[in-house]
Amino acid sequence: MTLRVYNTLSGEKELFETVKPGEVGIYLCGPTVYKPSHIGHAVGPIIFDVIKRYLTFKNFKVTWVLNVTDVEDKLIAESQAQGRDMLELARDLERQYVDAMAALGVKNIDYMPRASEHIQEIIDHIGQLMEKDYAYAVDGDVYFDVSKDEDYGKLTNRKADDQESGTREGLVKAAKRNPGDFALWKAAKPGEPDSAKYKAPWGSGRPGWHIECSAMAMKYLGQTFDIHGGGLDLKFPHHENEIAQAESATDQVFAKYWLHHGLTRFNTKKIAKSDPEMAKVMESLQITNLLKKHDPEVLRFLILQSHYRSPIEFSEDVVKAAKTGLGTFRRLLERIERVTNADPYKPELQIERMRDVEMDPRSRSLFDELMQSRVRFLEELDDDFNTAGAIAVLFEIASAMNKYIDDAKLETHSEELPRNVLRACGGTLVSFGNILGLFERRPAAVSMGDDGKVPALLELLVDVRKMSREAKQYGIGDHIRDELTKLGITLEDGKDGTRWRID
RNA sequence: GGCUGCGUACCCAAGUGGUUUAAGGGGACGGAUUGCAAAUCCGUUAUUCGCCGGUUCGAAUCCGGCCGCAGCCUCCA
Repeated sequence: MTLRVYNTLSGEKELFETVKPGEVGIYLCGPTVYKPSHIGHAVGPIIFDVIKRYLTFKNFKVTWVLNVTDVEDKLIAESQAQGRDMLELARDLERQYVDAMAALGVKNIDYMPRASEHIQEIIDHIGQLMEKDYAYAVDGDVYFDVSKDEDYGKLTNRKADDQESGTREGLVKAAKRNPGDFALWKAAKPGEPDSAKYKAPWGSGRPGWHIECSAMAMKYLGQTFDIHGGGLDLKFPHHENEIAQAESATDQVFAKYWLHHGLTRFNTKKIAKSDPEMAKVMESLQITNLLKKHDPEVLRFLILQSHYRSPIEFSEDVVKAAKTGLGTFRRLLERIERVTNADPYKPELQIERMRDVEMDPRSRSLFDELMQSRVRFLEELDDDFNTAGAIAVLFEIASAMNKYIDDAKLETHSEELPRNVLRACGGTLVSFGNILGLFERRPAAVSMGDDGKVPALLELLVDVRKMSREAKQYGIGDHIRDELTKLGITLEDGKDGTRWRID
């Protein structure tokens, strides 16, 4: 099985071949920490987290870098508006971001370099470009000369001359040699905080955004590495400029594969802070607020249910549908636990290992189906990380297992063999989910602000219901159940007693 | 104006030349099960992939035109 990835550079799916055998270097553009992150900021980290998990599963040694931009014009403006120290504000927002990502199951980032801590590397990088005459300084600013870079624009297929002149004209500084030249270094201006001023050979100031990324990417991953990712709104100018800087400085290929993920939308529009309409709903789209309302695994599941290159239309309805869908797996895992008496979240048995075990026809047929699903699941991920297709396979697996439990009547009487088959199937389901960062742990019980009394009270109600039902007093039992449903508590009468579920 | 994409059922969403006379999820409806529910299982819900034309033995998938939507060209995941 071979992995193919869509490379923005070629516009095609390409066979994935690493720069160094067995190793993969990944750089993903992270946040500029000047405002709280919104749900759209989670898409990149989640899909790249899956990419890393999958490549690791395929036995690659993966190094994943995600940067934090903490020296930037907007951050300066925001800190001044709030009257807070710039770096203090940046650290605060960074912590929120990291916590939110951790909650969403993004835990495999190897390096999170901050721009503010890589000024020397950035200055060296600019120095190289000046030495090779790709860059020039004017009044303390340093610009990259796009006319010197012959293949400038190769990522997004554009020529600086063809771009709309109207929007740009007002911003063009007379000092620039070409309108498309971009800043590598910005001279400090009066009134800017000291924490945004760094000494450089061409004067005090701060780095441009683009150079931060190429400098840090090369520091941690080398001059040439495998995958560079980001939102597709970063293709131009950010990634185009990164390529120009890095390849002009080193004469080597910068990143081999460029992966761009789709943007999250709300009401068909990209979620962006600068959009005035969006600003009104921004608070509800902030990750920290969404995490207060929704299970993080549901949000992750929702994001992975579409292909990473597609846009995601975010709404409460979509979250609800994702929650219901994920619930299917959670109930199945609970069911497996009841039948097998083993913790399904710690899978130690896999279906492949049951190959030579003698089985009844029903078990054999489930085994066969799962072995086929296994192949399809991996094929989906090999096809440009098609997580949506992979999840579809998981649903089919879940359905087959539920049917098996039903048909073999495992809940009322179960023998050793079917229990082991089920345990192995559950193990496979969970380990596949784990590749997507799902089913990693038992869903947290919904907190009702109690001190353990709610479960006890529910047990009491269940008990009362049981007594009334045994006396054929169904009205009482139904009343209890109906009223609990209104509170978001579901009662299920099974053969082995009544179970309750909150929310 | 230049450059990218996208348009698949009631909703979300895979699939980009034959293995698909279109996965999967949500919803709705019918059946099994249940005292009734819930959960689970079975079935139904696109002869059709924005529209029109072309290429091909064969197209949702390729080409052209049109319509609609989004992204970039200024900071943005």
